[in-house]
Amino acid sequence: MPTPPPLQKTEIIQRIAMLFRQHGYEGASLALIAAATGLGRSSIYHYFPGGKDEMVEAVFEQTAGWVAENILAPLRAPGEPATRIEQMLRAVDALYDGGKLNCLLGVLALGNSHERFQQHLKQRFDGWINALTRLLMEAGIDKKLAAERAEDAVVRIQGALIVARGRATAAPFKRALHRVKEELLAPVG
Amino acid sequence: MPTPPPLQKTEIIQRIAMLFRQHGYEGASLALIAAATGLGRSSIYHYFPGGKDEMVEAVFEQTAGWVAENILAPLRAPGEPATRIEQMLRAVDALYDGGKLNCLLGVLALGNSHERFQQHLKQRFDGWINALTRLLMEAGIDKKLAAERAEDAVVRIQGALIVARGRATAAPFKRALHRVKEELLAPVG
DNA sequence: GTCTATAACGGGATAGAC
DNA sequence: GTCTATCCCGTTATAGAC
Repeated sequence: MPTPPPLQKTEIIQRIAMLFRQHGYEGASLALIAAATGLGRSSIYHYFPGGKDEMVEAVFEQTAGWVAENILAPLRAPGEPATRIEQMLRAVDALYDGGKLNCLLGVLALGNSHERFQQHLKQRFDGWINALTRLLMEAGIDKKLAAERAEDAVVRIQGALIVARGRATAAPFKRALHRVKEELLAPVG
Repeated sequence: MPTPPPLQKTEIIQRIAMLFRQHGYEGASLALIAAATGLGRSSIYHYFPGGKDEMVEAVFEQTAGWVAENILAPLRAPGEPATRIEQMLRAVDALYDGGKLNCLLGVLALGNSHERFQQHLKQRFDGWINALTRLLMEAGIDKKLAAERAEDAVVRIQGALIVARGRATAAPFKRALHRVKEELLAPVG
């Protein structure tokens, strides 16, 4: 029986992130984590002495890079606003696998441990909404309306993930992405 | 030390419901449940032999009545569509205490045990969305658009609860209720 | 028959010794 | 990195009290 090659820490964190998203904070048991990473229960504590809290921190740090590059960077880059929004939405679609995967932010926000990660959550939500707001202002929408539309977009995406899961169909998520695209740059009425 | 009067079963279920909403399914530990109800561990299993699963069932049953009366009934009653929507939104505002309380459906949908309650979740989401859809069709909106707007309303409410929790402010929820009212009966474009 | 107390089992998270 | 010990949790079984 050949020994599988040891995983890089980034790969370990990647797999743990999936477990948190699929099973929630308390649902991601050490048994699942051990199975998914090939590490022994105790070895896990060698990588993450702070336990599951530290794992969440690590996941936040690592995903921050992906989000910054694939979601926030297009919003800040030069180019047509509509094009940049479409780039963001493609990244969002990939991030949630077309509505089949949960959002870590949503899972943690509704979880019982949300206070522990409150500042991370606020930072991530605010960062996303603020980047969208700036893009809309750049497109000529006044500050207040831009901030509302930006928040609405994130609200819609988060809500669609829940409703998709509750109704057991990805359709609400797919449709939410279209509605977000339409609404963000809709003519000001 | 005066002994507190024994609780009615409906009151027990009410308090357990709060715990599930605030802490999630696995976060609502027996220790919390015992503290919140004043019952000992064994008494809890006397009332709910099936354990936490049966508690969730009981909560679903009990809240179904409140939801039917306060949220669904206005949608089905005679009267101006706009008025009936406002009645629903007032009930929603009360149900989530202005955005401070989680939705049990959302918590369970994102939890790791969502498969166990999948049929309950689907029933509740579909029931809500269908009642809204029928109201909109009654107001002259065609079936497809009505179904989309109805789903959008629920998506917005669920998403707003998450974003409100993530940003640590109830504002997104309050604003979502206004947007829902505007959008449901907006002129067809 | 209705409720409660006690103990115990299996599993999960974690700390410390090796 | 691993092994072991400890503590908490959900659950069950048994038995006792009103």
